[in-house]
Parts: sequence; C-alpha cells; structure tokens
Amino acid sequence: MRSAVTIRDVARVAKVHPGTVSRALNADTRALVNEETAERVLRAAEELGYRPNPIARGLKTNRSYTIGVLIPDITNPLFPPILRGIEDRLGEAGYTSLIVNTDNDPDRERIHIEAMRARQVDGFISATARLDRELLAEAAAAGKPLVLVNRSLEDGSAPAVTVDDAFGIRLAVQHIADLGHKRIGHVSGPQNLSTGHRRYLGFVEAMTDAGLEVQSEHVRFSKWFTEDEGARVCAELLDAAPDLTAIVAANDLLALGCYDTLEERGLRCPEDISIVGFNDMPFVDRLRPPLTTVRVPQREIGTVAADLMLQRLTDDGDGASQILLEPTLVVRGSTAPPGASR
Amino acid sequence: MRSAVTIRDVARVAKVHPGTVSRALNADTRALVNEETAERVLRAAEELGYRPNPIARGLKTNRSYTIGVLIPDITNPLFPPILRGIEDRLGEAGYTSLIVNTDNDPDRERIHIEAMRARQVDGFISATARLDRELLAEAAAAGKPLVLVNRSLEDGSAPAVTVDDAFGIRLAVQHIADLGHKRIGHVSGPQNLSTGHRRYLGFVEAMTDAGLEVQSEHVRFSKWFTEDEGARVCAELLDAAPDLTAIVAANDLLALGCYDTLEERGLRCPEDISIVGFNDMPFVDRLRPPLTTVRVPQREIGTVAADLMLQRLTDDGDGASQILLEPTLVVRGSTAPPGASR
DNA sequence: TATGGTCCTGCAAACGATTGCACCGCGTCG
DNA sequence: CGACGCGGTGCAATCGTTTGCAGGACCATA
Repeated sequence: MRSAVTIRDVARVAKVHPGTVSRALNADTRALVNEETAERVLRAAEELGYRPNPIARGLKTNRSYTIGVLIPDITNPLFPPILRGIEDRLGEAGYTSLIVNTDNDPDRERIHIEAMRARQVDGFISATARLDRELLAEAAAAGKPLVLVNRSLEDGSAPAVTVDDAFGIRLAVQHIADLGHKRIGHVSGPQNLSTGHRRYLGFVEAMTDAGLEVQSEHVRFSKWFTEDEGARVCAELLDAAPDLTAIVAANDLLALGCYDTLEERGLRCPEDISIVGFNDMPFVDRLRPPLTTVRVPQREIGTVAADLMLQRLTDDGDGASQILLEPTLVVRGSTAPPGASR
Repeated sequence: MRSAVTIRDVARVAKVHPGTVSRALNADTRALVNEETAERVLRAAEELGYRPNPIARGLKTNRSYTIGVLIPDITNPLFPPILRGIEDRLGEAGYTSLIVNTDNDPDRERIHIEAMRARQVDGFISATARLDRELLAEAAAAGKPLVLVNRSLEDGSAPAVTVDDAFGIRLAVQHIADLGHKRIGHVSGPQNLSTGHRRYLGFVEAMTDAGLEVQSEHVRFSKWFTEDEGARVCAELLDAAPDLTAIVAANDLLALGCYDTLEERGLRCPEDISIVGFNDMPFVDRLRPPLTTVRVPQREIGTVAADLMLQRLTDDGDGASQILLEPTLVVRGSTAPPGASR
C-alpha cells in the first residue's frame, strides 16, 4: 500500500546491485554504467513506479533540494507574485521553496533561519527588510548561497535582484512635472531600507534634473511601508507645506495612506492634489481614484532571483550578481494637471 | 564551521551512548532515562548548540514534520491570510508547511502531490477546487491525513473547515431586502464547487424566506470565480432581466466583474444597482464604491484547519471533523435603497 | 543467599540512498 | 605471452537518528 518501492526493489528486478541503480538513475553518474544496463534499470524503475526518497538522499548528500524563502508577510500583496515567480522557476529545476513570514521581527527571523538550516535548505532567498548583514553572515557560515530580493547591500556583497528605484521615481516625477506641477512633495520610505533610501535619492535627483527645487519641508520620512505611516507622514507633510499640488509616495501602501489623509481633510484627488505610488500592487487600479503608479515586474523579480540562486547552486562560476530590473509608469486617475478643477 | 554537531558529539561530551542522548532529548522517551543523566545530556546539548537533524530523523521515523498545502494560486488575495493562519499554527507545533500552486490544473496537482509524497509530507491541507476525490484517495493510499479548507465533500468523508455559506448569503439577501429591493439577481459561482453550489442554494432559500420570488432569469452561473467571469455573467444577467435593482455575487471577484459591466453600460452603483460580494478580500473597502460584502474569518480558517490537522496527526481520536465558521456582513458603499438617486 | 523485578543504559540494526574502493574480465600493446 | 589499462559492477561504509533487545546494577523479598 505504501510507496514502499525502494532502490533495492529496483535492483532486484533489474538484477543488479543497488549501487548500480543509483548510478544509472543519477544523471551525472550514468556515464559510469553500461548503456544497456542503464536502460534495463530505467525500465525497472519505471515499471515499479520508483521515486527516490529525497530524505534518504539528503542524508547522504547534505542537499535537500529546498530553498528557504524569507519574506516579511505573505499578506502584503506585493509578495505573492514574487513568490509565484520564485516557486515556478525553482519548481522547474526540481527544487522546492520553504516560505516563512518574519514580520520583520529579528527573533522570528532568527528562529526561522535556525529551523531552515536544521532542515538543510540549500540556500536562502530573502525579501526581508532587516538584519541582512547577520543573515549574510549566517548563510556564509553555513556555506549556503544567499540571494537578496527587492533590496541590496550597498557594497554588493550578496547577489541581489532589485528594480531601478531611481529610474522609477524619475518616471513618476517627470510625469508629474510634465503635467505642470511645481510644488511636489515626497512621502518617503524608511531610510534604513535600501528601497526607501534609493527612492529618496532618486526623488531629489529627478527634481533637480527637472529644474525644480526640493525644499526640505517638501520631504518627510516614514518609519515603515504601511498605510498608517503613509497617512501620518502625509498629514505631517501637508502641515509643513500646505501649498503642495502633488505627492510622490515611495510605495503604494504609503499612497493609500495619503488617500486617507486627503479624504480626512476634505481634499480631492486628483483635483486638489495628485498622487503617485510605487509597485503597482494588485487592485490599485480599482481604487478611487485609480492609482497612478510605477509598475515593477514583480513576478519577474521572483524568477530572476530563482535563476540567480540556481546558478549559484550549480556552477559556482558567478555570473552577474547585481541585477537591475526596469520599472514602467502606469498613468491612471490619481494624477492630473494642477488646479484641474478650477 | 558547519552545524556539524551531531548526536554523537553530545554523547561524547555527556559521556553516554548516542541512544541515550536520543531518549533524553525526545520528550516522550525522557521518562526512560535517569533524571540526572537526562539533565547532563540536556546541558551538553545546550552547550554544543545541538540541533537534531530532521532529515536523519525523518529517514528513520517516516515523518517529516511537514504538511503539504495545496492552493489554486497564491496570487488570489483570498489565500494569503489563510496561509498565514495555517503557517503560524503549524509553526507553533514544530511543523512546516510546503505550499504549492495548482492553478486548478489536474496535472500540476498530480505532479505536486507526487513530489510531496516523495518528500514524505505528513499530511495534506487542500484549498484547491478540483479532484478532491482523487486527492482523498491518494492521501488515504499513502496513509496521510487530509484536511479540506473552504470547501467540503457532500458526504463529509474528509475533515473540512468551511464558512457557513448559506448563512452568509442569507445575511446579504436580508440586507438587500431590508433596503427595499424586490428584484434581486444572483451572479452565482461554479456549481461543481461546494462554495458555489451552497451559496446558490442559500440564495434561493433566503429569497423565499424573505417572501421574494426567485425567477429563473434572475440567476446566472459562472464557470470560475474570476473577475472576467463576473463581468460576463453579470452582462448575461442584465440582458435577461434588465429590471434588477440589486445583485448578490457569490464572491468578491465576481462582484468586481459586476462593477466592470455596470461601468461599461453606464449604470451607477449603488444608485442604479446595488451589489454585494462575498469574502471581504483585502482592499475591497478601497474600491469605488467600497464593496458591501460578507466577511469570512480567513485567518481563522487557516488556524482551525491547522488544528484539525495537528489533531489528526497526534491523537487519532477523531473529534469534530466538519467545522463551520460563521461569517458576518460588512455594509459599505455598494448597497443603497432602490432608486436612491431618483 | 538465591531469586525476581525495576531501572537504566549500551549495543547494534535499521531507515534508503550515495560513493570510494576493489575487483573482474577482457582487449591491447610491448 | 605477460603486464597493463580500462570499462563496468559489486561491496560495504556512511550520513544522523531511532528503537527493540539484552544485560548490568541494585534492591527487596522469601
């Protein structure tokens, strides 16, 4: 009844030694065994419906064909498409992914890494926000490759796939500037995250390139990428600079928070203030108003990260390790020329 | 450098036999070993930072402390909260979950189940739509418990956690009826899915209970729970019964599709037609208009399913196996009295 | 003092695969 | 004709745990 067909059963049927079966079935040792014998083994395996037991294999080889994937929270709509990309690509290569939610909590993160190491994961993909230094150290200590997603270390010491944040923000600013806006604010992300930081730098640069001045009261920083923080920071921004006609948010969730604050203050979007987000999360096209935002190729991020990992796992000849994906602008209803209603 | 500390190392330090270490460390065999010895072993393990190797353990015990979780698509916003619930609860109990996307494709499903069996998962949790019969058979053949989520088999042959669909739809219909609507349509879900079917039955029942007649042209069936199908079926419905003033959709995505069709035809919601959804997916409160919908306790579904699984895994004394969770109505902007604008 | 019973703990065989090593037969070359 | 090389296969150890079984130490009872 059980899937009890082992390598020994196959050996018996094929009338060879279990060791030979192993060699015949393993792609890179097949050369060692006589063609004819190999075929006989293959047939026997097929016939019996033999499936090698990855557990037993892993015990001997120290490989689990499993990749640990760390994300802050699967409930954040940004991640499912990325995960989907990772899983699909990894799956094609015979790998499985083990997903954990860290909630950006160092303790949870540590526990999960520990558990994953115990489970002999072959590598880590991390889309998590904190502690990458330590994670990197952990991974290095365990001799496991680590791929960063959606963020990177300044010194490029770990392979990473990110989107070109500066370019994305530039698209947003240009669009707003082209509409005729002069006084443009930035609801920035946390500066200790590479995404938040780079988008902030990108904003400043794009503004000056557009010939616009960026006054210090036109920028406010959030502590996290959440809707609540977006609302709080937007309020702060409007208090400091009530004459703004447009806001570039560092992230869709922050933009959502801006919507909240505008509504609370009786301001209309886009008539009174235009808003641009970042990420193009699912369903932001259905908001009121539909959010103009910078679209990042989320699924592609996942597949590319998986590719990077697979590459690290097979040939250790390291190809490109810092991959930059290009975002695009999606113009929808939350942006309009300034004073559009007047 | 490696996590190379094995049970033998601990044994050496504690000056006992590896077998004794195993017994001392395993909760339900600890009684077999002298208190004092056990403590010594524990200290040694602690000191060395010993982590038992689950792979090796699994090889001997045939348990992987891993649960296979099948969902159609992680990209569907309905699932992340459920997954989160499952993972958190399972994690507390020392289990890990292996998530796969089936896309409701029988082949993909089969392949994944096969792979998971090979990986010796201890059980399956399925939120997938198709093939449960076969999945059940597979699981039974492998001697692995199976828990169904969000749907069930008519004969209750597998433990399942579902929401009370009939009750939920009743809430929706009652709300609409209370607003004064008489001509109420139903964009139904697929009838081969238990959710779709039960919501349809609930609709009919609730209507008659409200003293309203349900004419056959007031109900149309969709093939899948998708936005596109919602749009298609809604159009069909409006063609057949142009005088409807309210629509109960079997699902939020279908409701979204209804929005599309209304907009396309220049009908306003809720002024011309009220719409109610089902599930309260994330962000449907931010749509235009905010969607009135039936809220299901998504995260709780996950935790309860995990509980059910854990229960099956430990004591096989089977407690309640069909668990019904109660939904609530969330009234928002997509419903209003008929002819509200006139 | 012999016997029996209770606790412990060591021993060794699994679990299912991989892999270094040895061996065998045979062809080839000197 | 002997030695060598080589392709192919079997042997057995190994990965890190768990667990049935045996046996030793100790105590109590007859």
